[in-house]
Amino acid sequence: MQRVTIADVARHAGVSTATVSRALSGGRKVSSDVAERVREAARELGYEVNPIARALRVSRTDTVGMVVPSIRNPFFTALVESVEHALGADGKELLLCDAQSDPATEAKRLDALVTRNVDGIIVSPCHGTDSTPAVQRTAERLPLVQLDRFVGGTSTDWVGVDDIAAMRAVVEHVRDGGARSAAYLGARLTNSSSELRHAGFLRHADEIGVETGPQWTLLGDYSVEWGERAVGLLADSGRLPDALVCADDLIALGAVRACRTRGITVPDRIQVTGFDNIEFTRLAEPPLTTVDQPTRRIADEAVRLLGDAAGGPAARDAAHVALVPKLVVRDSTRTG
Amino acid sequence: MQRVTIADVARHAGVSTATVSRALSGGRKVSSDVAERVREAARELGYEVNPIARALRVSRTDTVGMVVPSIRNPFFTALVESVEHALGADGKELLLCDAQSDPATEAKRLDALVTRNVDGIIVSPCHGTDSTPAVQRTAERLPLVQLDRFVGGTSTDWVGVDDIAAMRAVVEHVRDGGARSAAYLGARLTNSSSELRHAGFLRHADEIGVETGPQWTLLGDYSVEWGERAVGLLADSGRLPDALVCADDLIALGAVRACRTRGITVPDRIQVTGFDNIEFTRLAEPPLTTVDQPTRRIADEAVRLLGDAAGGPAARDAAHVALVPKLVVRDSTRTG
DNA sequence: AATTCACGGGCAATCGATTACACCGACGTC
DNA sequence: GACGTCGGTGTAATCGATTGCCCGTGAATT
Repeated sequence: MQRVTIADVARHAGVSTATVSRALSGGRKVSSDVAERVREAARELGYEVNPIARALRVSRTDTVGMVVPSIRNPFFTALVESVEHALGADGKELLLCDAQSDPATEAKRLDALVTRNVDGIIVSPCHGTDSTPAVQRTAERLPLVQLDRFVGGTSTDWVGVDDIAAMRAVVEHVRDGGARSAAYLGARLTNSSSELRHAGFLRHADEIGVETGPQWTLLGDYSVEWGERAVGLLADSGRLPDALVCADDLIALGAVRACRTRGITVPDRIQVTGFDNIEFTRLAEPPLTTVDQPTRRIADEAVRLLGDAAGGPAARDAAHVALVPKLVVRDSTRTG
Repeated sequence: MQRVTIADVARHAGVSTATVSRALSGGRKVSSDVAERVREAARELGYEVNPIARALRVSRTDTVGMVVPSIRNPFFTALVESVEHALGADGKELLLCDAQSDPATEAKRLDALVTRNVDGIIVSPCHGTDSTPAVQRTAERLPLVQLDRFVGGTSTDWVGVDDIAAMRAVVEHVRDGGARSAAYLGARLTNSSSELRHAGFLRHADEIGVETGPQWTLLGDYSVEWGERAVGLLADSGRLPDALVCADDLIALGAVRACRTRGITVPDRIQVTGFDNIEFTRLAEPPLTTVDQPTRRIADEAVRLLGDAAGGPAARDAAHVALVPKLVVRDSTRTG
């Protein structure tokens, strides 16, 4: 039951612990016969380094912390899965925290991760301004990359998609489908992606002459319920636009559902689009046109950036990597 | 930038490190004025214990490892969220691993967690027999509780729901809705819940006189695609049963979707049930009748068991906690 | 008054690995 | 033949906290 330590291996191989360490972790050269003898001894005894002891000595834990607003949201789930996958390839572990969409909880979790000496932190901050202090002070102590969303007032690495470009693709697509007007169902502008998607929508709709309006801009939160409710508000308020551009898939799923129950046909009477391409968009009635987020690439990029930053803190300028997302056309919009 | 150590605090407060440790962690008594001085010094310097150093000394990490077959599956996502929540209350962190539904990966992750000295492991094994060796040897070294599923040939703590009882409720419910026959759309019997749900279905259908049959028992995997495909097979094979009892919600979602596209009305022509009560069952057309898994309570119970086991390993008999799940009736079945 | 005893506190070992430094023999150079 | 040099190895310090053991003090007990 007692763990095998490096001293046991040393004794068994008839060398010092220093040699064992060097033979196994390869710090400096060791003659090949001794190295072989050590490896042999280690194998026989079933030795494995104790990561705790190593971490204490070298202050590196091979562990990355990740904080997401809510793992319940399938988009973040996909992100977590991708990050876990990317880390696994590097032999690193993932310490996962859920911020419960609350900046205070988020701050606590970030501090806990710093205290735990993780090698780096991947965070999708839940709030654009309230999350700033915690993210800021965390980034001063550790390599940190923000994912998808980012907070104002700091400059750390960031990886996400180009929300503005994505929204242009969406608006042009529904215009091509014949929409002359569009409503925006979004989330309150408390974080960067909410803001950018909203801004991108308005800007491009304006540019290509799709009618919008304040009464057609409804901001709530990222949830199915809000999507349903927003359609209710819209329907009760008089004139209906030709398209509903939603800030994420949950809202869009709610919107589509509300349309069905009210007898508003999708996409014939009204086109609907989502954002994120979560798995269940395929299952909606009708399947949702949406914007695919390349979570795999986002995660890979984030892990790569963390690795780079491991060298020196803030040794280089912050990198902002904006991937270009793809529009996924399904049946909730008209084509041709 | 340098971290504050216990020695700094000791110097600042004019006492020894031993006293600081005792004053803060309260191992032994310290006079109240000294304690106050130490706390004051710690506060001023912004001292926080180094969990790595402590872990090395006391071999306890305040970290729990969790391994799930696939975090992509919303049921496991919910479980992870609940566990994270329950641990947070205890000031413990969660080391999350995804086994990618592969026993070999699962084994690797379990070993990694053991090596990392987590205090305990929560695992939902992906395979009923292939996962046994890894779970077995892990349980010999650490407190371990299995969640939802369990492997054969070991006896560790387990928390889940009573699948058999759940299936009785399901079968009786569709019978009450008028079904005289039912097909079972499940997953290959490679793990305990697959087996138990299948067995429960057959047993109770038989008992209450609902017709079943080998041609109406289709086993694939837990996925939407399989649900769709299975309905295709069923439809092509001649006679359709009055109900489709599915082993999980993903299958049921696929089934409902396939029924729609084939013009088989749900629930009028055929009733459909799911299992797990994942969030998207509400969104299906029609919303799915399913079995609710009390993930919160499952997680709480699991964390509690881990805590108990922390004392001595195998100091007591393995506990098997089977919670009784609730049937959630929606519109994919007939009532009355 | 002598002996215990409880209490509060310090010294130093300890957890298990890494690594700076010292050492030693062999080899090459002048 | 004396003197670097270099590759390989060992010794011991180190990371930061916890804790077994010991000591001195003052109160309680006999």
